[in-house]
Amino acid sequence: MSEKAQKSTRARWKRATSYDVAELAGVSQSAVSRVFQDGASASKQMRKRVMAAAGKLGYRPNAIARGLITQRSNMVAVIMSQQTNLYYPEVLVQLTQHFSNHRIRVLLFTLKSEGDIDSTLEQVLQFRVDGIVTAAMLSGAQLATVQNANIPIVFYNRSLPDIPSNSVRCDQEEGERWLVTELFDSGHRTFAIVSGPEDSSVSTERTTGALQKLREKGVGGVTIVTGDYGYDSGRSAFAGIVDRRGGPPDAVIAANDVMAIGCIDEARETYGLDVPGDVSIVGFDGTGPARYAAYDLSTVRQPVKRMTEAAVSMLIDRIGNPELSAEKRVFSGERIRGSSAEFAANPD
Amino acid sequence: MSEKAQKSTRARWKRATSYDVAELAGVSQSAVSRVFQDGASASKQMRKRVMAAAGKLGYRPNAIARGLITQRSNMVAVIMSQQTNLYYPEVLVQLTQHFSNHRIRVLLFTLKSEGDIDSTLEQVLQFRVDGIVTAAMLSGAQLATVQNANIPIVFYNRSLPDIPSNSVRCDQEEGERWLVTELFDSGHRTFAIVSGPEDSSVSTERTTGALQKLREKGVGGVTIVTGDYGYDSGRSAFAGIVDRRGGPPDAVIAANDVMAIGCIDEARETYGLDVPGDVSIVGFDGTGPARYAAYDLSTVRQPVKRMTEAAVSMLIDRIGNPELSAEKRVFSGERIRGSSAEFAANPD
DNA sequence: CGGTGCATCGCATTCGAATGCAATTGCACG
DNA sequence: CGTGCAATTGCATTCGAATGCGATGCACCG
Repeated sequence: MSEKAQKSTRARWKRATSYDVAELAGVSQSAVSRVFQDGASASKQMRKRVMAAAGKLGYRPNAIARGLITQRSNMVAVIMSQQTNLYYPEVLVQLTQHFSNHRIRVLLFTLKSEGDIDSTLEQVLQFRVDGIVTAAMLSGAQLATVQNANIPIVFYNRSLPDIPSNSVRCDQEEGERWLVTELFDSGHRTFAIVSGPEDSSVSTERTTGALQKLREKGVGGVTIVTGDYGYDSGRSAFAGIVDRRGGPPDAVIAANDVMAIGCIDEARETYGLDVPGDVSIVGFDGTGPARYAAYDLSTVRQPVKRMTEAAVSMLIDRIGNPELSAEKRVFSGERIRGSSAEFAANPD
Repeated sequence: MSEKAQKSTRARWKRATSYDVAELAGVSQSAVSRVFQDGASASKQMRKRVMAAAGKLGYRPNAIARGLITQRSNMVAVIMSQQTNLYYPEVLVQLTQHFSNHRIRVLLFTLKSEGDIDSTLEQVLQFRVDGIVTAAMLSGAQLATVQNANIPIVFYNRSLPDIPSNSVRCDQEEGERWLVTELFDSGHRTFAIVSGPEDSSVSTERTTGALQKLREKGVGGVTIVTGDYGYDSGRSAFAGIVDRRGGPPDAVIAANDVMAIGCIDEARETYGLDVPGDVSIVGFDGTGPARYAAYDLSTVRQPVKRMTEAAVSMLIDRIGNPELSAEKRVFSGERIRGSSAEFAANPD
């Protein structure tokens, strides 16, 4: 009674510990500890007594203290650039849920800028996370820091060439090559590319893939404009392209869906063009808006569910066994033939 | 030299502790501890010696151990329903960044279902977070559990009536009332509502607000269809409305932008209707796609930046001073007159 | 030169739970 | 009833850093 009163009135109230529970139950602290563990041995009646006392005190094990002694925090860090989360909110949700199935929690780190990585990484290491999933690029030195600290890390949608490291990604280049092939084979001959920000490795890969195939097909004179992955930048990019070329190209390849949509709107609204009649426009990602009837993008969808599953299981495997050698998993994107581009008939 | 070798070859390698640094630097552990704190007193030369030793060993303070002794984990929990993150990825990013400015990390919890809350909450409490921001509804008992544990909590976009608790939200009802007023005043007389999932408190508020104003205006016979906040459900909701009424109403009020877009596409594509000529459609949220030219929604935008700032500062204030009394902050949404609905001319 | 005050540093303890080892108990079996 | 084995339980220690207190050193002042 008086205890309850203290609870509610006192400013500083100490949470119940395993010792408190032990005392109330008349057993040792070890016993309490064991009752709250999975594999530990404790008799039925012991469990009952301890649980009763724990219930009375509102006790719950302190994950911080547990982490200290077991050397396992049961937390992983997920590092995301702002972009990543805005365009694939599912990635974060799925990662979190998959980890949660393994009783692992996600500590989230978002980057204001790329320069932010060093200080972010410092924080990550201080929190003694059991592992890291990063959707931001790390330098070789930064990766070395992490590896020296003996923390398993998996790269999401990027990977360091020539450095053994774990990664899960969607084959951006392959996807772009397919888009270009379809466009070329259905008669498009003049092209423009709307790339993403220069520091985006994903954008670089996509542009590279597209240019590769264009060169292979013997297409030159490709106009390249830089965007920031946003809608407005898509619109102004299209305007910039028309401006530079003195007219629209046969096809515009945007580095993501949102910019592709921006291009379409600009083409239709500002230039009165028909899409895909006058100009074909393709995107990348296969995120929600790509399906909207007004756009119905031809694009490449990233298999987010499988990719996140892969990332989670790769990381968990390496938390359990740090000796596992590095592995890179590459997924093909799903090819989506929408109506924003004139493609040859589906060869089925 | 041989140490480095051990580092890379040995499977289990112990990370450097403050004792290791102390030993190498020839000082006490306390000294090391103080060097790595903000306000602690340590001489210049001491700092130099310790930092040198720390650098050599790759030492960094263990946030877990620190959290145990200081009773501050420097982590807050953010609880989100899956929906929330998918439609406002910015919320999470902004919360994380604002917290990060206060050297606080975000531990993320996403809910598979609403029933998941109890077990989630249990986890949250075990991790001894310093505070909680929840974008999911809690029952009175659940809130009591949190408050008994003495953990400050702020509700995001929801609040418990009649229970003193902290919340930050956008005035959904006010927003809907404005939309209805505009629609009514510009001549719309028959209405349909596409609500969100039944367990979404946000949807409930929006529907309530709309119905309130409709009743006030003397409008009856409102068709209400339930959706799941997704694009497809918007499309089928519109079909359902036409089906039930035997034709389109003057206006459709969707509980969010995505469903509004679904309605527009269905109206145009399947029924060949003109929007807003034949039917006006409004949404809510003001998320990215609302601006796309093909839709240009009339909607209410949530001031996410200010709301997240408010949530973060409210929580931090209460972490610093748990005695602060409860506070509810309500923000008006930004009224956006797009072209998806025929509104009377802007009265400027 | 002695006294006063401040900055700095080390010792020892503390946070809360996990766990190796030893002690105890319980139970089955001969 | 004694013996043996296994399941429980308790004791003592450990994880890594923070901090109150006392000790030391130094500067400055009268």
